[in-house]
Amino acid sequence: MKQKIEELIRQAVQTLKAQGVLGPEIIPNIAVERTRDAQHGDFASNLALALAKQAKANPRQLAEKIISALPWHEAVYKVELAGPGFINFFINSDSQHQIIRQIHNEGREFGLSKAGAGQKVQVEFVSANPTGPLHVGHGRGAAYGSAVADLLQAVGFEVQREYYVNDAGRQMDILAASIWLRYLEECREIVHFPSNGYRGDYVREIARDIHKKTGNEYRRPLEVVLGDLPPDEPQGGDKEIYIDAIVERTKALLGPLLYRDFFQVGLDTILEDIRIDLKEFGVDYQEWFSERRLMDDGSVERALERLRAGGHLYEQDGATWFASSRLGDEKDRVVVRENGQSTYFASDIAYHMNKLDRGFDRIINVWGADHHGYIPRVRAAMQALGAEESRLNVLLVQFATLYRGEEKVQMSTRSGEFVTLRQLRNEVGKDAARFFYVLRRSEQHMDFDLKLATSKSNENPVFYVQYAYARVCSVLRQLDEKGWERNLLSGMENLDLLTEEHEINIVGTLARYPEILERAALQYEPHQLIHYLRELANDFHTYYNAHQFLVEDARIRDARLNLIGAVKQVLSNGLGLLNISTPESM
RNA sequence: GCGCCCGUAGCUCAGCUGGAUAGAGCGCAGCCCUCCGGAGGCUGAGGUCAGAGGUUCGAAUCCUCUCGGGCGCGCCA
Repeated sequence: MKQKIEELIRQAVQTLKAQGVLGPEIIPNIAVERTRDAQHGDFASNLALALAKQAKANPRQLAEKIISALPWHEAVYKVELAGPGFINFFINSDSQHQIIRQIHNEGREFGLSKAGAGQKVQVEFVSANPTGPLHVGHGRGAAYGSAVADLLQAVGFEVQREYYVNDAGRQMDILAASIWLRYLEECREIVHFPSNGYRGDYVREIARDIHKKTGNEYRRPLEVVLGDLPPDEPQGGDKEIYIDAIVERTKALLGPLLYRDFFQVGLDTILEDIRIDLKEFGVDYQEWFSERRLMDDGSVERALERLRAGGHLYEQDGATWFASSRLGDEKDRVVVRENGQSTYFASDIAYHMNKLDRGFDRIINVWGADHHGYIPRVRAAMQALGAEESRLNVLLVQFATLYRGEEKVQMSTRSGEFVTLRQLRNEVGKDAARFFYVLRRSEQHMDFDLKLATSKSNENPVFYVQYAYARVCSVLRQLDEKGWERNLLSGMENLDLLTEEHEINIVGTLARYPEILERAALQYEPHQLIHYLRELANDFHTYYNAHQFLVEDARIRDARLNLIGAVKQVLSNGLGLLNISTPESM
């Protein structure tokens, strides 16, 4: 409908140009919007206001001319000039009602579009270090990232969801060492646990499992383990130096092969846990991409070679630097350290080169807000690799500050003090958790009150929408109990009996769904869909309270049932897209 | 100090990329069918859109500055 009106206006502009009222140089930006107020009709255009200056004309007079040049269309029964120069369009109810037929015919397909057809897009999200279970802080990225991916798919993109596994590097070594020390405790050794080690209970559990399976195979004499080490922080030393020494000691005493085993068990256990967690949260990845693989198969070297060939690398102070400041970064970055090891950033350059090689038209990275400083250097790398910068989209998700009632909850993976995503899901369920996370704009800082989220009550907005769905189902059940049969065809033929204000309102809301979906997808803003679903639910609840659907008059009854059937379909489509269930009774 | 995000009702947040009288939920004060599910609906109170300038027919929205909050500025990942 919107497109039709835009087309009408375009024709009017052509006519005016032909008549010389508008100069040929004028390029109109035709914007048609749905009105907020029914008094302003169904659609409105501000074209006259926007063109007034260019055309050097009074906006109201210009609007007048546009209106008179508009071709006739059967769906439009009235066009009005209003306010400072708005052109308001009134659509006849017959055309409006078409949407109910369309929803019924298209069913689950209703709202899907082909806006992104033929384009491959990759969405990388969560990608938390596998050094511990996912906590509620990761939940927002998981819910947001998967919603963005699902929306893009709904509007026709070919979508690949990916998790980048940081299975190399210092943090993983610290984890392995932490597990080993806990393992020694299982062997009844009294170990001084490093202040900077991973203290969570899950570390102990992994150690216990290893000990159960292998006995004392990895045990080493305690004097050798802890002898001759620099002091830890509580003893007046530096915790970073101490933990590095512990890692070195672990590697030395276990030897490369056993260390590798040990490391691998820790990684596999935690990664498996993350996989299950995300799966149960309704997140389905097509690819788990290993950082270590990039290092092992020479991708990192190849990436650096490519940068070197382009003249982007130089040596200084024994290290190799990427001249990113020439490409918009605030300073140059080290890619190979003085000790010969490549940095995390070097892996990331290789990773992005790999993404480019895989041929994605769009690369979307969903990152936590604390990574924003990292964006310019990745963009620089993309440029240096010869890629168009616009292919990369970094979506930052702001942190959720956790509260338990009034009290702020502190979280840290290292100290083991955190609320896991699993705990949250167990307490509120997947539906409420996902809904809650996606309710807000991703750039918006969010206060996440665990007490409120875990209160399984009417304060939880997801129930409101699900309840609307359940109510429709309930009405349809009641129909049987009253011994009536639904006549779909008759309902469609009698849609013109839907003349109540509430009914007209719902029809208008239903018609907006495809537009909302497309906008939410293209702008990466799933919260728009959530807000729409709440609005639709609200329209329905209001209608429900104001009118009886199961009335004696079969024609009205069938028409109303078709209307609420359409509501049911759209609620189901929208919630389904967000991976939120639609219970038929609650 | 520099950079990114944010500031809208008592609280948590929308506001369709510059449109017409700034909206929801929670909380508060009332009210609603012996009738399809009251996890619902309706009415009301509550706002200097942080503040000050600017851009224009028109600003919560764009620009500048100030104030306030969050985050980031490693040869960590």
